[in-house]
Amino acid sequence: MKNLFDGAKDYEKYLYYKEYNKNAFIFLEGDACTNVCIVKKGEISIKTSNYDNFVEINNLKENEIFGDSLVFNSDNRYLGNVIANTDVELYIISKDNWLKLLENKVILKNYLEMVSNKVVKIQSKVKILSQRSIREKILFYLVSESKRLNKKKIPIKSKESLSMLLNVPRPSLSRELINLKNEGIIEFDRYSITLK
Amino acid sequence: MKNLFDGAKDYEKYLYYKEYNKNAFIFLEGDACTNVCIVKKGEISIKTSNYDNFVEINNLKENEIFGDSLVFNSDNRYLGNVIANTDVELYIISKDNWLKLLENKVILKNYLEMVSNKVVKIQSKVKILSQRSIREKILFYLVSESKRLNKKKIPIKSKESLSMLLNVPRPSLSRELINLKNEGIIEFDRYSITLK
DNA sequence: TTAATATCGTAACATATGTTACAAAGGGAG
DNA sequence: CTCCCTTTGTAACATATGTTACGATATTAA
Repeated sequence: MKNLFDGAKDYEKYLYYKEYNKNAFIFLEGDACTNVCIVKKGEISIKTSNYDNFVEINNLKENEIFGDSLVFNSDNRYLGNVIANTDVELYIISKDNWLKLLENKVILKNYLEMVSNKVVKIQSKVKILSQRSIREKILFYLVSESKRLNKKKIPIKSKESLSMLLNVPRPSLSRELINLKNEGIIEFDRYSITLK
Repeated sequence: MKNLFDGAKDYEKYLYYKEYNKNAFIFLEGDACTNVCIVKKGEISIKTSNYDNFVEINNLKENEIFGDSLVFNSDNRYLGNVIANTDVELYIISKDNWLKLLENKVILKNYLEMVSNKVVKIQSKVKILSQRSIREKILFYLVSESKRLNKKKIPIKSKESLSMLLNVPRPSLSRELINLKNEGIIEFDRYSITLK
């Protein structure tokens, strides 16, 4: 993953450093966003709550940025809870410092590339969610990942995490995976699904 | 809607102008994106096709930009067909010219604001699509629009267009709207839905 | 005005999906 | 190895949603 500061120097003075424990709520849905953050270590999710269940809007790994698309928005409230999936280290950058950083040509170029990737990533998510049936969601995800990774065997963290990603109940996912296996379209085990 | 060129000058030489008729396919899903485009007049949709039906990934009105998040991506293929909803006029900007334009501080600032809005818009779409039931999708949409427009009466182009936006079949939407009306939660007519 | 077209409401029916609960299996810690 | 906890498979059942088709109503063009 691209790093905002690749090839840049003298940027440390603009960064404030902060740590969070696993499962911590870093920001709450509706909070005003006044800083840009970079995930230095660990992984976070942005999840919105519908009454009882949680839906993952986005998932950020090391070097990824969040808050950048809220901080200058007229409505700058977080669309979901920002939650630490692991122990997390963040760089926090104030609005003013963010503007100063972007005056640096190298950083700006890196940022434009990163924000492009972010948009494509979210739009891919829209495409997954737009698939009508569970079967289509699964197959769409598998084919996309297969293209991206350039192999037939797609690793998964767990069935549970996949069901969250596809936004379907786990037993429903399980049922459909078994149907697909019975029809000879896929193979799967605990840690991977293979397209045939 | 913000215009990329607000407050800027001497930018015309970087623009190439092109027209399309209503219903024209401007770009096809899978096409390599090599230019950045701005909708000068009219409205376009980006729709992906699942076998038989079409799903709208994004919808762009005057002054909105597309292609900007693909043009520098390693995978620069369009995620859907770019279709003219009306007669459309586009500004087309080559990769090189796009970089030159962004060297202009005013344009850069405008662009950062626009791309922020775009990300928030797509993320809101993710939120809508993540709603589990049709009822939740409808209510989520209405409440969001109500907040955004700051009124209870939300205009709609048609039931058909709303059903596409929420990604549900029109008759299913119709049925649920009537349920909500019978329960006294909403009122609606051909051109608007009112939250009560 | 009338005819043609698009939009919408409605109903009957089939089915995919959600829900819940429990047992089986796997993995890690001691 | 054994125990504990997490993940997964499985089944039965309820129900929300998709599908199709048709008539009613509104809109537009002639």
